[in-house]
Amino acid sequence: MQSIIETFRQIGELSKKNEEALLRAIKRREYPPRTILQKQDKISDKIYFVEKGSARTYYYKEGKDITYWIALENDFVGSMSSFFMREPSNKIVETIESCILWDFEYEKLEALFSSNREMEKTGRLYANYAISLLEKRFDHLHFNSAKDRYEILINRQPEIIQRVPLGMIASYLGITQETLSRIRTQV
Amino acid sequence: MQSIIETFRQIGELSKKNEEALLRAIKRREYPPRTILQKQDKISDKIYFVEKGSARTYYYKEGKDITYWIALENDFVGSMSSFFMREPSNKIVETIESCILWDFEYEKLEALFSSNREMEKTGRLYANYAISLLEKRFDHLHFNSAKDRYEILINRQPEIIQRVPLGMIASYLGITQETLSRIRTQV
DNA sequence: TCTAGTTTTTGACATATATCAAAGGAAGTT
DNA sequence: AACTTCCTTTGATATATGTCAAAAACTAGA
Repeated sequence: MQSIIETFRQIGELSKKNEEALLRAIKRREYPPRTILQKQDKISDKIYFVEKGSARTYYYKEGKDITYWIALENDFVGSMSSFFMREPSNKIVETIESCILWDFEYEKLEALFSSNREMEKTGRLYANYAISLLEKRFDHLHFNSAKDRYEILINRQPEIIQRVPLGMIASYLGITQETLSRIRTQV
Repeated sequence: MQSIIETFRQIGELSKKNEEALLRAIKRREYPPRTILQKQDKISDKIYFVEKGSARTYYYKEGKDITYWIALENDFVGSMSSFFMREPSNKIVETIESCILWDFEYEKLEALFSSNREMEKTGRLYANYAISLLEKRFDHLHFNSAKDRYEILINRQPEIIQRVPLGMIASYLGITQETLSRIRTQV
């Protein structure tokens, strides 16, 4: 079974027929590490589901590279605001490790949603689920210390430390690399 | 024209018939200031659209009142994670000023989405829009100074300062009331 | 195995923001 | 007008985290 289908099954129900239509609409591809998937200031035409590997979205603020999102297996990555709102992306998307990704093209995805009531509903439910994830992430950042945020992260995704450079994790958590390094040794 | 219909029109298109069905599904009610709309640890059965007044969601962390969301006119407020994911709410919802709100009940809203393809789509588009708002809010908190966050806020919603107590605004911005007070005098 | 490049750690110091405590101001009620 | 209560400001000090610079530890090619 494709892991992407498993993931969708957890959110909404799809008939066999719709699962097949979904798989026909998306493409499974391999990407080397550090491949740019989305440039800044362009409207995003694709979002990606990570089957294997890791990827991130990031931007530059005062010359510094700030990671907004890190996706490991079975998570989506992409410039979501740009993709859904059809506005230029303020973020860059790139692979971190070597990846197997499922590419979702905007036009194909919208066509799929439009073709079919059940797909449309799954899309809505998935968006609601994403809202709840973002709300939780915001809560973590909102009034927790750097150390607490780090501990929340390693409890959920302990392997992230081995797989993703420290600087990316630090800015993802909203702190500098030096601070994260210090926190890490004292834990 | 109802402001709520105007707002929906900006996101998705609704037929006259669907606009009427929507208005039949929701209730317009007045609430006094500081009315609790949602208790903590209960699954949320309603979200609210603010026609007039202001409302917020908040929670307690180490005894301190932390505001997560502040809604003025033409915005939604509610415990969204709880409402959509059907899990106990970690937040409390209350009016700040005296309000006119449109109540959206979970069962009625789902029934409306299910009854009708166009409504379902509007629901999906609205959720996508909410994702993009949350992403922007996260970006503001992520690597901006307290002062920058304050300035971003007053540029967008200058009237919030007159209408909402400083302590609520401070925790909404992720800072203490004392710090916000100092920032405010030096601007 | 050596070298060059990248990533992580460490050190000294600077700064933003928090904390605790108290004083001032508003606003509403009797 | 005086009294409460709530909200905001101010002051003194503490603390977490950032900044800049350099050293150390990895990594991967040649």
